[in-house]
Amino acid sequence: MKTPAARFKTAIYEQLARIGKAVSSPGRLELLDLLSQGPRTVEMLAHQTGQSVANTSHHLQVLRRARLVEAEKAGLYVTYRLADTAVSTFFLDLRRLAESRLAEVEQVTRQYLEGRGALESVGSDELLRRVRHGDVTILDVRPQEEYRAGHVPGALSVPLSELKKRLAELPKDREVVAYCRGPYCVMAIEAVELLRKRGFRAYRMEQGVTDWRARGWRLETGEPRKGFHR
Amino acid sequence: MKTPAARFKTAIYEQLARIGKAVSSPGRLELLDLLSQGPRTVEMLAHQTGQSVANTSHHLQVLRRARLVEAEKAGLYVTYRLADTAVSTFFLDLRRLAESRLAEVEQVTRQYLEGRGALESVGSDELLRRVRHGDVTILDVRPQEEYRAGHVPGALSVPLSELKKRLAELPKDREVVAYCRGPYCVMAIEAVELLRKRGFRAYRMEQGVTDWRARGWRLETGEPRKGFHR
DNA sequence: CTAATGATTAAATGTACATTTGAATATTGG
DNA sequence: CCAATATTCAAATGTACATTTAATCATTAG
Repeated sequence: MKTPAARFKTAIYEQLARIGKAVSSPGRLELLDLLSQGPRTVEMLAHQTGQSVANTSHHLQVLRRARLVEAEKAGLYVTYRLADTAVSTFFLDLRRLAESRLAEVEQVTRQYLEGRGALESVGSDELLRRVRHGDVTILDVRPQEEYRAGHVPGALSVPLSELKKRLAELPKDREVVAYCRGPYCVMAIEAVELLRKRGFRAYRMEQGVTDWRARGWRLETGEPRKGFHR
Repeated sequence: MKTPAARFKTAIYEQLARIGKAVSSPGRLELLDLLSQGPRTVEMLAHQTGQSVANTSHHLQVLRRARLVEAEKAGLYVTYRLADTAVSTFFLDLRRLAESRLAEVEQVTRQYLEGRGALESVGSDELLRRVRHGDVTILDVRPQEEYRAGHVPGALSVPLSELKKRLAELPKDREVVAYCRGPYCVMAIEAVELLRKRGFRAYRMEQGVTDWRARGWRLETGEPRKGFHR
């Protein structure tokens, strides 16, 4: 490469590749996915992804160099967050492209669901309609902090770990819809499994709050309410 | 990683990373950008990117394994094309994210433009309005085959290489707007430079046909018209 | 069949990357 | 100041990747 035009061209594609490189590692994509739910410390991210702290820290800095995340130190902890909602949108774009182009995504998902005997049944659009109209009990089974950072309006916060103890809180006569972080988050799957065993008519909503927001729908923030839904 | 849930999780992020890896190399991004303009043979791609044929072929197969492009053999030539318009859209998403997050993109561009004394002047929205209303002479300075595959309605096909010879075809009393493959394609910049030297009131439109299409605007296809614009 | 051409493959090279380990740094509480 | 804790850094490891060269395969024209 010699001419200024050629040098310009390479420089631009190198910049674009910075974004590409940032999302070229499974580990980093998982970090981005988690950070889409809200800010996290290094320790939390390491724990939730099952990676070592050092490795997590390293990946986070790759993401930071690509300006996809930002870090802020408060006391002993460094909290990472997405640099912009555009990053979350881009992650969704990437996920959607993978879903549409790579048959393996659907295949892997189906295999996992079949392995648990928990095949989906209700169509997504109809389910979303009922969730939006409040016709069902909505369960947010993510950790409470994520619920606080943003949840589907009307949803109850019942982290998966507490679900068993708190089954009594749920009305038996209404349908229950559980959701968590998105289509590939297994917490809602496990919740539905448990609920069905206990006789509930339970369904999983694939969409997480980022999908919800991407559709332009309103989210609620703040503390969990006590007691029953509505 | 042990539990089926954990294996599922890794499998999914590995799939997403296939897309990420595909767009993590400057060379491959350039190939995708070119393929957004239309199908190409390996030889053409190698020539236009300045990469060796073997290397180009290799990159194309990486893209093919990620299902972003498809290949078809016709006689001696293998023609590659984007597998889906969603790929082109995703490339634009990536480009936009890089533009919004990486200050270097604007910086590198400004540097290049300043180095040529060809700083932009007209606001993009106003320019687009005039182009859409046909108030100006529109010049598509890409190779003719790309014009044929799709161009801005009303545009004349005047490849950069022929511009000098064909200056006489252009009315001197109208403003001229030149465009090529997108904001980082230098052909329109060079065209405007030449036109201004010859006394034309010439401007560059940053958008290429993919940007145009992404806005939902109509494109024309087919053979170049003879003679003057409208 | 042979020569020519386009594309892919294989082997080889150097570089970049992910990950682990252990040390180093920074902050807070005693 | 010291100890405890969270994070980062540095070094070291193996693996994956980009690129080149040369050989190979496939197709067409003569």
